[in-house]
Amino acid sequence: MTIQRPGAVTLSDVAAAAQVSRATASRVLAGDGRVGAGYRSAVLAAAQRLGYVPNRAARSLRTRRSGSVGVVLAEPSAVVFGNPFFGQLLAGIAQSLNERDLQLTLFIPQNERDEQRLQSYLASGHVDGVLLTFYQDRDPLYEQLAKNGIPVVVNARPLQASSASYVDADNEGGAAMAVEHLLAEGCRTIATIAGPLGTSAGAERLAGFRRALQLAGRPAEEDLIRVGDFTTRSGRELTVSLLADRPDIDGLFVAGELMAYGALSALHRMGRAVPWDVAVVSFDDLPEAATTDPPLTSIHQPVEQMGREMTRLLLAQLDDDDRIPRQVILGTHLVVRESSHRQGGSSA
Amino acid sequence: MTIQRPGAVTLSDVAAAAQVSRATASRVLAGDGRVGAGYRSAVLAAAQRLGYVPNRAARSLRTRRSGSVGVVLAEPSAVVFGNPFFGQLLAGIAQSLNERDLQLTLFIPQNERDEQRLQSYLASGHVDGVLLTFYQDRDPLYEQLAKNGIPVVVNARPLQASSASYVDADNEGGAAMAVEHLLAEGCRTIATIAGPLGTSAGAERLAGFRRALQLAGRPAEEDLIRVGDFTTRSGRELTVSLLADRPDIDGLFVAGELMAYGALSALHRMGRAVPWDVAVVSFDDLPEAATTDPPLTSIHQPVEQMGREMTRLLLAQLDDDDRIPRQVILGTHLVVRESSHRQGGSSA
DNA sequence: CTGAAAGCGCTTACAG
DNA sequence: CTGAAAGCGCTTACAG
Repeated sequence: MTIQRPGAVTLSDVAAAAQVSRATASRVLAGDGRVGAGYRSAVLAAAQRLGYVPNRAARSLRTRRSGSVGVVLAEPSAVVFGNPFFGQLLAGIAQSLNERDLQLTLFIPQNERDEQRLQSYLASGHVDGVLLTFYQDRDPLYEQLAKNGIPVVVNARPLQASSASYVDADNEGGAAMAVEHLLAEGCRTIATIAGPLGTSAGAERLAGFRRALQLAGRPAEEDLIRVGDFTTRSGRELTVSLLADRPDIDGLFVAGELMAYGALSALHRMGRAVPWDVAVVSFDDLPEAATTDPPLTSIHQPVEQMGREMTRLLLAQLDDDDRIPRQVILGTHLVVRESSHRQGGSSA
Repeated sequence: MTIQRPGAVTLSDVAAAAQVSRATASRVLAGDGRVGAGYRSAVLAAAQRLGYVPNRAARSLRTRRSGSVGVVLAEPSAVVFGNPFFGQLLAGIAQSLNERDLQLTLFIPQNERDEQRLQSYLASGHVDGVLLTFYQDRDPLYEQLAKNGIPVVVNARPLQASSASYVDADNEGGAAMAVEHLLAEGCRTIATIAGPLGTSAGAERLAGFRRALQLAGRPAEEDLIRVGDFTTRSGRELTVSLLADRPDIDGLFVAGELMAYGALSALHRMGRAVPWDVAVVSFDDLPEAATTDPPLTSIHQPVEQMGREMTRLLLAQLDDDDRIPRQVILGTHLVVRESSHRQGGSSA
């Protein structure tokens, strides 16, 4: 909300300068078409000249809209901030909100109590809508918001709440692409380290892995599948256990990039040359992917775009008062780097 | 700002229910002492029972305070979000703002134009104060805010703007501790990978490195110093170049944890056993430090606490209208793990 | 197309 | 200690 600093310019000042009523000035500034062209330009000029900035609090009080959107990071902070995903998403959201002159009000509930308070805070109309962000499913939060009639858009397919509006990447298709690529590179025994199956990213990327192998006529063997938790550590540990059980593995699809860093480190330690002994494909395509050793082949998902899309969906709901849930799935693509590309090289 | 949803409870409702005037109800709710005890409890009970939530927009319009604090992430998003530091800081800020019932309005300017717009936005009083967050020095942003009389607190010592209020970790002391520890472990040739010297963290940690060696009577040799950029990649590359020039290095202080990950990976690749051939101490002590291979000895800085402290400083300025700049330096401490501790083990 | 007027919900001098 | 009243800056029926 705007607080006028000493000597701030108000709508009345603009109206006076343009020699019109406040009503007319307001209409011009709101983009209302029904205003004479002469008045229009006079108001615009005056506003410009005086450096007029509307007072959000006053507008808000009158319109009963807050002009701000709540963004909730509903994930333990260690998870959120170890992973650049959330930051990129935030950046996309911030940019698109900004363009529409909406404020981004951030919430990072750290425990049950925080979530309770947040719940009632949001329910009492301090924000016009909510962008809900998480990995692990957070049904209670979503359900309560929805129950209170607050427009909400979620950053991933909720595993249970079926009627939510959400934006997600094509996890399944991306994973399938990763596997097809490994097959094309000649891999015969392809394993995967999946993400937690309680997340859409975890479940769907594993589904894509299975589907691609199925399609190739070689259904996945269960002992080639491990489930991690998206941390570097789990990537490292599961790679070790995977290779211990199945030394014949020559292709590895890791469903998250932090886990892939762990996998690379484990493979080095075990003396397996990447990509010659084991070809590796990751998911996320973070900026770091190009700088690992060797650089990681990865499935790119347009994270900033996902943030922008979430905003777009929410605003559509607000503007049109249209509560039909929408799901938007954004495409992914394969970025080939050295970790999977056996360009005629040989084992070390 | 609060927008009352249909049927929302207003102060008038509370006053009516408690059979007092709106003025009295307002005083009770604001914690104003000069109200009769009977009225007080009646108002409190009524507010509770009706589920009263104050309308922030109305309050704002009247008090000329926005009730929100702007948090600016003034760092290219790749940098911000590759590093958990900013996330933890945000979490600390969010929590303490929340306790004071202040809204956190987030800004992530992505280019010069964004910064310009942000500048005038903040200057027109949409927030009561600003928490400015960066690594690389951002004087222009700070200076302009300060010039406009907006209370600002910065998350690191600005290298040039001398009059800023800021919170920082004891970078120099922490770095010195790291070096003392390496000396105590018997290292004879200690090198460092510093952060960018245009950041307080970079410059001060290097100063601490020099100071500790000086104090031990063995001033730093210049070819044992490299300057990185806080990325994993630079850590890896500089470790390689360092060891190539000076194969006798047996102790390494890496001034940022992402760089330390790169250093570990490079040392593995070069066949140097950590800690026996080269002992490594890092800075930051992120949650990941305990899970690297081997686990990293690191200087812990209380990041969430820093966020809370920034908020505290800003609020003090707002409440007391006291513009005396304050600097708060929070202590760091050494967390010893295997990367530096030669517990009678031997080289692989 | 334009303006006079009401009113959003709150806080705070002011008077008693 | 308490209340009646004014007013923060804006938008929007309403009347013309």
